[in-house]
Amino acid sequence: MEFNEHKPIYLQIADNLCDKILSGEWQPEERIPSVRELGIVLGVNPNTIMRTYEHLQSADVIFNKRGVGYYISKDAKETIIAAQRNLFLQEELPKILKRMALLGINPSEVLI
Amino acid sequence: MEFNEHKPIYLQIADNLCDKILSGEWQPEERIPSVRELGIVLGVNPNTIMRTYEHLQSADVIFNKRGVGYYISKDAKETIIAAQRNLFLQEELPKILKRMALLGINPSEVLI
Amino acid sequence: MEFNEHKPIYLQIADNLCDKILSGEWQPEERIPSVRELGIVLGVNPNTIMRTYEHLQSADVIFNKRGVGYYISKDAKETIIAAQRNLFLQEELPKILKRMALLGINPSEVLI
Amino acid sequence: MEFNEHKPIYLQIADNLCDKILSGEWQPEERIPSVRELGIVLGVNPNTIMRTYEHLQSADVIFNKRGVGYYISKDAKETIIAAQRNLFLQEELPKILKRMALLGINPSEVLI
DNA sequence: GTGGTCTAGACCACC
DNA sequence: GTGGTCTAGACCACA
Repeated sequence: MEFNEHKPIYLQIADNLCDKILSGEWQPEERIPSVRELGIVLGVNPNTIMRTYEHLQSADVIFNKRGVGYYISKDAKETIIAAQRNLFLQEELPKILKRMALLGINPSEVLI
Repeated sequence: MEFNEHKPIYLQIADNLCDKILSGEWQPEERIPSVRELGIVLGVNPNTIMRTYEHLQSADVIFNKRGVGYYISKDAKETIIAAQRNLFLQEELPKILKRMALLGINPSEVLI
Repeated sequence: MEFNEHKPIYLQIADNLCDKILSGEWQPEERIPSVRELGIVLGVNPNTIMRTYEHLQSADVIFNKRGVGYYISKDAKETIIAAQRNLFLQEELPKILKRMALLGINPSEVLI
Repeated sequence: MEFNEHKPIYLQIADNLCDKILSGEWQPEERIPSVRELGIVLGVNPNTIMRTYEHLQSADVIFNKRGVGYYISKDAKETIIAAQRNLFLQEELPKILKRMALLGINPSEVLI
């Protein structure tokens, strides 16, 4: 996995895991990889994965069974969508449309 | 000038100057304030302005007359717009579209 | 390390590091010293090293793993040589030849 | 005239004037332009030309008639060539050849 | 006056 | 620990 952007790696990973959940690749109640495992897979320090998991846990997307591992919450999909949909429609979309106007990009020809 | 938290000041200033150029407040071939002047105006260290100017120079938005000062490039506007368009179309738009798909937002319902 | 007077220290250091890479003392994919380490070794401020590293990174000679350090690019050697060859053939050689002509020095008498 | 390089402008101008002398465009004993004139022609501050003239005068390439202007010395050509020829052959050429070797450039195929 | 380089020291987010 | 940003203040060559 490549981490080029300015966004913190642990948040980029969080986004990535949310995508996996939304797309159905990872199912609710399913166990997710341990911090060590995922760290190796992504070529990243386990501490970084730990931060990702803490972040997702505090957002109720995953939960922890002590001594066992992390699991995807039953309502993970709904939680993620609810949180992001409003944020996107109300906060980000207006900025995006305004920006496209400034750059002379026609939304209809680009939103296929 | 007020500065957002998570973006470097010197880049925020660069964006600001680009806006001045795009809006026509600053014209091509025109001299821009010295690093010291602008530093005082914005309440910022001259070194920080220097970084802004280096950044804009390497992007061909401004150029330097030695011992005299910095000037706005003849094609500054075009350069800025081209750079921003590319950034948007190639980097940001794909992510936006992917995200909308995951959130179940139909592009057509977003067009005003 | 001793520094020549009229060339910026951060560029002299960059040249020096390139030499280390070309000579094989430093290998591709290898981690290079942190800005603080190298600063101490060379008796130079870490900020100055930082400038060197920024310069080399923008030339694709080194790259950064966030929070970890700087590494030598896989193709660093080729990149360095290509850059220097271009610089020499396009910038310096014409001037040299012109100067020899003016000084009445015959190219053939210079070949050993 | 363009002044892109790192070399001080006043020295670049000096080189340029020496070239004019060596090529015969400017003849010994001839009067050269006033600092104001040449400054305008080159788009440069008269102070900068003044530095050039002082530099050339201290090298005996030009001399000053007070209240009249600057003139090219009778032996200007010889002076320039003597100074530069040795400098070039003994100081610079060895470095150049060494550098070409490092870059894998064959002198004979390039010194036409 | 201008930019450019450098130092010393601070604070921050991230790994 | 790492890089990255920022400040304050200095010195320099150049115009």
